[in-house]
Amino acid sequence: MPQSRPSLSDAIAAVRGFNRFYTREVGLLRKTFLDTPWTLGEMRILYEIRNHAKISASDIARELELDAAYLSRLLSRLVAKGIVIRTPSETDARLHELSLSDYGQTIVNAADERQAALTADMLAPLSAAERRQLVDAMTTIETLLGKRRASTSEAGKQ
Amino acid sequence: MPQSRPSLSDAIAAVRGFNRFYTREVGLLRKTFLDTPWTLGEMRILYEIRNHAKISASDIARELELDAAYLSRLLSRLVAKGIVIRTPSETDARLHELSLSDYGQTIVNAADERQAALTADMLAPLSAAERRQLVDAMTTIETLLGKRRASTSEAGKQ
DNA sequence: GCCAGTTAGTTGACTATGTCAAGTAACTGT
DNA sequence: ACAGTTACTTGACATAGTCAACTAACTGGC
Repeated sequence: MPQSRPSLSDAIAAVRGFNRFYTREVGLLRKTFLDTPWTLGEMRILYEIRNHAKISASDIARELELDAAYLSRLLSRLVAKGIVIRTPSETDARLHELSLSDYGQTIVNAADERQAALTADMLAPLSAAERRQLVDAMTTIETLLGKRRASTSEAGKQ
Repeated sequence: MPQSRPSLSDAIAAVRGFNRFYTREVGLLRKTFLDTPWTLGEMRILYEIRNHAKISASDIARELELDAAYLSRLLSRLVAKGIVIRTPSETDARLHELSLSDYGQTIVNAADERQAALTADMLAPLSAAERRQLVDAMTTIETLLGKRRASTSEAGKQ
């Protein structure tokens, strides 16, 4: 039996267990999130456009690590549906500046509220003390794993 | 600075932030995990077969929430590649009992080791105390969110 | 100004993932 | 025995994602 100090392999097993657990949790969120008529891919792009005014397709491709070809088609679809507006850049004729139409903003806002509501449901059975515990635990994980990230490459970013 | 008691909306924001963070983390793991020649879908099925002797396709479909049609094709592919063995059940002619070939077991074991190695890399920059903190935080989250699951309908599944 | 190299985006072709509906064969309860 | 269910397969389709080839436009060096 393991004593008081967890070994590295215990830690590995625990992390992998958590990965499985949380992947399933997020998967559930994702599924329910998708009882909007919009796909995850579309929403990610829409968020990106909302959060960065006048962003270009290549910016999005870099940011979300999407293939340019795939993104090009996704954007065409979003433009065709009247969700995204594509305006030629005045300073560089190769680029298009992307923005959300009013309709697009409505969609993103609704998705936002929906996601917040689902998260609220998830927190509902917890007491205030438990909620605080949960948030603390999440912060701890982000800090510890973020440390790894900082210590390798990737410091700058946004 | 935030006061002593986090509000519900603070908690919601924190959870959503963590979801984004962890989705990205898992995404990275997933990508690197995939520099094996096997897809995530294939591996999930292979793990399921390894962990449950004589499992049937419909068991897997239930467990992984996969569409029966999709699963049927995935399994055919795995059988064609000599990874999975499909033997007719002796007690029910509709079922096939699934198992891993030697080759299949080799693949799963290799993937296992690869995943453990990646997790070890992720833990490497942490001290023993930090590792313990991390594991505690993960346990806390699983417990608190698992509680939600138990308290809602979901006990008997469907 | 010219041209080589790069960047932004598009298009075609293809594979993988996933869903739905319809069908066949085999089992189960009454 | 037979209606209903279960296990699985097949066809048709939509979405997701990758790769290679291409056009148009910009950039730096000369």
